[in-house]
Amino acid sequence: METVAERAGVSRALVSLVMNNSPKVSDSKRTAVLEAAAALGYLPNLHARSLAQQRTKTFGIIINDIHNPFFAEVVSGIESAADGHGFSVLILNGGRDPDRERRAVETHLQFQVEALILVGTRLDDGALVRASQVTPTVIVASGSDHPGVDTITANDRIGAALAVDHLVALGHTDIVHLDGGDNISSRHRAGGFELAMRAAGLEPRVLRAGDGEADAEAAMAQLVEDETVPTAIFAFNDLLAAGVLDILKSAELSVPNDVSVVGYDNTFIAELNHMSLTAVDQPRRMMGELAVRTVLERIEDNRTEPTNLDLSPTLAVRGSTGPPKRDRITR
Amino acid sequence: METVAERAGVSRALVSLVMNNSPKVSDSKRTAVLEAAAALGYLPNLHARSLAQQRTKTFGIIINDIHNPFFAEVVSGIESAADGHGFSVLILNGGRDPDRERRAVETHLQFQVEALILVGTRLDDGALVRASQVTPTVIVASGSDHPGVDTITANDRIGAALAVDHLVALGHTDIVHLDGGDNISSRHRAGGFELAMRAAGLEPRVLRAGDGEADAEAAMAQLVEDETVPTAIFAFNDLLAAGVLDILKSAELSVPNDVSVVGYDNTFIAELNHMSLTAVDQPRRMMGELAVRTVLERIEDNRTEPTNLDLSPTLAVRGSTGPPKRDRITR
DNA sequence: TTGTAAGCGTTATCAC
DNA sequence: GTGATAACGCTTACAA
Repeated sequence: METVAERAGVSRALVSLVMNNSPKVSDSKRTAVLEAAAALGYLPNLHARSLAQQRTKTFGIIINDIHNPFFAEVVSGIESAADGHGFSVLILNGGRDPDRERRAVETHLQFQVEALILVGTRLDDGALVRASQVTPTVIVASGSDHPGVDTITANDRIGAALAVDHLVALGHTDIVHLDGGDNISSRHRAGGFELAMRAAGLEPRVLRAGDGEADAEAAMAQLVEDETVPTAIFAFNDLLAAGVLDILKSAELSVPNDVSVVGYDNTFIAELNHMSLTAVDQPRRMMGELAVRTVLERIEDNRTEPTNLDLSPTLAVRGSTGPPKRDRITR
Repeated sequence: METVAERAGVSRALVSLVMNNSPKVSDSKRTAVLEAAAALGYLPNLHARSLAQQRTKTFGIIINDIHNPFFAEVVSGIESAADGHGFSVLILNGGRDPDRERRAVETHLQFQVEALILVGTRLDDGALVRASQVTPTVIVASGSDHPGVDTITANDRIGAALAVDHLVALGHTDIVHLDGGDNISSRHRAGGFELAMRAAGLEPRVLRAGDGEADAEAAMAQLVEDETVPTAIFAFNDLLAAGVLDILKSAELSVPNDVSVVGYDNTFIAELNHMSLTAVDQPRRMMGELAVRTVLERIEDNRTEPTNLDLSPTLAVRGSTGPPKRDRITR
């Protein structure tokens, strides 16, 4: 900075004013400084700036699993919204490990981020509440509801109902739900499934599965063996649905004629023509954008009461669902 | 810090020594400070530390596209290696946009990162060379070779040869390559394909495609219509291969009996049972780890000559390839 | 419109 | 082992 000032024939303070494009600098000096800076390849030191300014204009985001494309899209939403408000975004990967996430929170706080955005966090309530007391914190797309902490979610119960209603409208009466094992989203989706089924006057069948392709296959194999394959299957997520499709194929059951299949998340997998999976879709980008808005309200409008936004998912209808063309398979 | 010092009954300097766990602090004072810090929820300000210490112990990584699972795995490798050496990792998303990447480089430099790791960068040579003059810079998994800049790649030509050799060993003689359009990786893979084919005494057929599923489908539709479907297809990437599988299915050609299919990248898609795609695999994690080692050599052992590591891919054999069971389809 | 000087939260040097 | 004190690179009243 010193060097730039000398080269431009001004004081260090003036350089600072120019770098923060203050209006009270004469055009001539401004260009002189800018030229000198460019010539010297000068870049302001953000640490020094943060220290002096006592703010960072930065959000810290922690993404539960960088491998999960679902989260990636939420991040895109966050980035574009943050950008629009002049905030930068620092991403730390939680690696699906609560401990690593805890360290990531600490790192972010040490970086003096102005808010924490936790995408699909696995942190326990205690850690969450603690974080939210230190800095504005919002949880996006994590299944759990935390009392005093801001959250942005898409309603799993509504999502499940969308799937059921779609299948019922097509004429299905025998529908099985493959659940996602032991997590909050799974419980919500299974609960929504049961509710929607009963509301339609139908008996819900829920099968324990898990969150991987293999889990679906085990559950499905059982159905096939018992000859209790329903006319429609609603899976906890797209990956499970992929496993279902696979087993149906080996069992020589056609989709959607013999069995209709609905997934959840509407990921990339669902879109593959090979799959053409009807799936529940969560407004991922929007969720990211709302997360930014939520923390911004705390930072700039100093809101203090917690916000809990619960969006509605939608249904992306594709080739894996259709009217039932056969009776239920039973012994 | 002041407050912590008071509470522990010591000077500020002592607190600093404890926070950096210096050996020359008495155990009693150390625990006193630690307790005070915990009680007050004190976290050191990284900006102040960086400023005083004149180093950040941080790598800046720019990921070309956060949605691409291929890159995510490289990042995992980087993270674990960096962790092992006491470095933190800051991730910025390039968003497949050279301009955004350029800004990301600037942001990282302003953060005084000690090295830049560019994963699958789209930056032009000029920008790369400039960056590498300011700070140690390494490019991972980008197709291009940049003279003076450190690179970690997996050899596309060898990958293509692996695919060809596998198919030839199975008995295929009529093999078509669907290329990835206009990018360096694509050119290398196509070149490697042609070389390997000629080495096997076979005539290479290369079809222009692109990098999306739809591109594969257009190219394949043509083959089907002309009745010039080969006994094996080697696609530029897994996504193209997925498109190929799809078209083959509609054309009622069985895989691998009528046609064998090989993909590239060995992503998640290839692993789906529904796909069971034989695919060329790049050592993604390893590439990330080597990237860290490469910059570390510059930082700590002040290496100055450029490094260009070119790893060998491997082949993951799955159900989509087998011996040809029919003759070539021709008019 | 420009320059001076104090201060941001740490670390590091150097006496004690 | 411990405690002053001067950096680190920048911003920002305030004065000129």
